Amino acid sequence: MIDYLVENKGEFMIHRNNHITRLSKYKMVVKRMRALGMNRVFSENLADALDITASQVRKDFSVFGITGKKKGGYQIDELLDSFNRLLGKDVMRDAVIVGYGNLGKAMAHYSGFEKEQIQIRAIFERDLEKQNPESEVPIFPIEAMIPFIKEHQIRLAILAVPNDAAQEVLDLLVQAGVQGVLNFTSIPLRVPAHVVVHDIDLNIAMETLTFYVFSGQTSKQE
Amino acid sequence: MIDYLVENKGEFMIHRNNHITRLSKYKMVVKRMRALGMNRVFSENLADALDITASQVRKDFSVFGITGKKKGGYQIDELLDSFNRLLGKDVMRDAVIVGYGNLGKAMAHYSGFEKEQIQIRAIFERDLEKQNPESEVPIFPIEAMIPFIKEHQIRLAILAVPNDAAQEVLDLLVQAGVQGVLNFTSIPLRVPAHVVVHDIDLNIAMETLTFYVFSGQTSKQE
DNA sequence: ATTTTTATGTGAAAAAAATATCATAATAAT
DNA sequence: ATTATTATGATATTTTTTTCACATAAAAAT
Repeated sequence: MIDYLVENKGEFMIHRNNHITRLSKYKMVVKRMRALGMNRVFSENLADALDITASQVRKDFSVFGITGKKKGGYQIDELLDSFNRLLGKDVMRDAVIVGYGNLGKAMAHYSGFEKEQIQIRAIFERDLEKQNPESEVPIFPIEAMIPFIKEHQIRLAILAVPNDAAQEVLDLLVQAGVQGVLNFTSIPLRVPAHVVVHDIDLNIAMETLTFYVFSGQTSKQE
Repeated sequence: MIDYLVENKGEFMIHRNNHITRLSKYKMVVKRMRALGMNRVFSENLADALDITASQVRKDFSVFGITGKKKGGYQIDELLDSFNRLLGKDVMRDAVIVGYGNLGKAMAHYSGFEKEQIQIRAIFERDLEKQNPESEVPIFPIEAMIPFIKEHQIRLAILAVPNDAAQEVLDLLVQAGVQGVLNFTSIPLRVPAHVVVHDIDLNIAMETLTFYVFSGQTSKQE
């Protein structure tokens, strides 16, 4: 699980994102229920779908100020409004990708983003051969990064550069004004308190898997 | 997040996988220290590197039966041995990829795996055009999946198919004997108790980011 | 209209995870 | 050799997260 270093009242505190993650999952399930023509959902439904307890669901909702109707469950339309409000998805969010290797390319073409209102505005890549300012999503040299981010007021970036360039590029991103980074490198990155880094470390993921698969220990499935 | 049932002192206890993730991070940091010519490390070093407390580090080590020397810290060579033993990286691990879209392709070419002793043996893809049994890592039709996995006794799989095929394909993988799955789909998947699924959901990752970046919310939700 | 059923919402309790404390052993200093 | 320092390792404490339990409101049944 990912920790966030978040500033609060001038102090730094580690912050778990469990309930934010669950919020995102609730949203996904509820959207699917709506697609099935349903217009309400019970805490027990979400509990079943996500393998958690109904208490957990209601507690989360309570924390986020989401209310339902005693006996009647939660109205799906209202729920989705709340989710979108809480998760900040009322408007399209612009993002850039740095590094156009395998992962950068996959992210650039990832179909899941647009309907979630994440829009990739530009890609920055050091390798001349990969640059292409004319493509649908333009691929610029790294030097163009800071001006572009400043001009378009980009706040989100996907970091998919080689490990040894990670901190250096991240510093540039932060300098340009980026406040949230999806990090595919496997370096412990340093950022100022107002910047959030979400790590996706494929090696750690595979190692965690092999730990359980090959150590002979069993996973718990609720 | 996935819970794991782990044996400790003869008893089974439920465990979050936080400490396994940290173990993998410790390993990464320690490897870098070794590359710098160091041969020992203190809990305070690891605490600094990972933004956690030294107590946390020592508690983790204690849980995993890793010991150091009072005052002298931990020997890096011994530590790495322990990490490799615990994380099951003594031998090469075979894996397959299902789905050769953008993500599947990125995973197939991800350079980090090989040095971590994860070997991609085959890719399975429904689309005829993408199939290519002659390429370095062969790309077979889905129908070939179960026999291949059985024959090569593959235990790890990377699931990068479209959402609506996820559960169906996963069932085939499990049927064939796969015990650990790196899941890139955004469906809550069902697996038998002996199978471990590690979810990497890019939408959730982006949503979590936007929550912190755009909500301006920096404190606890209470 | 009254009773029964049922799902929410919340404070209390339990469980899990992280952190603090400190005795102890190993090292360094005198 | 003796004393002072320092980092581990075990235990205690605190904090965080999850679950329980039940009063309450809404709906359904009688």
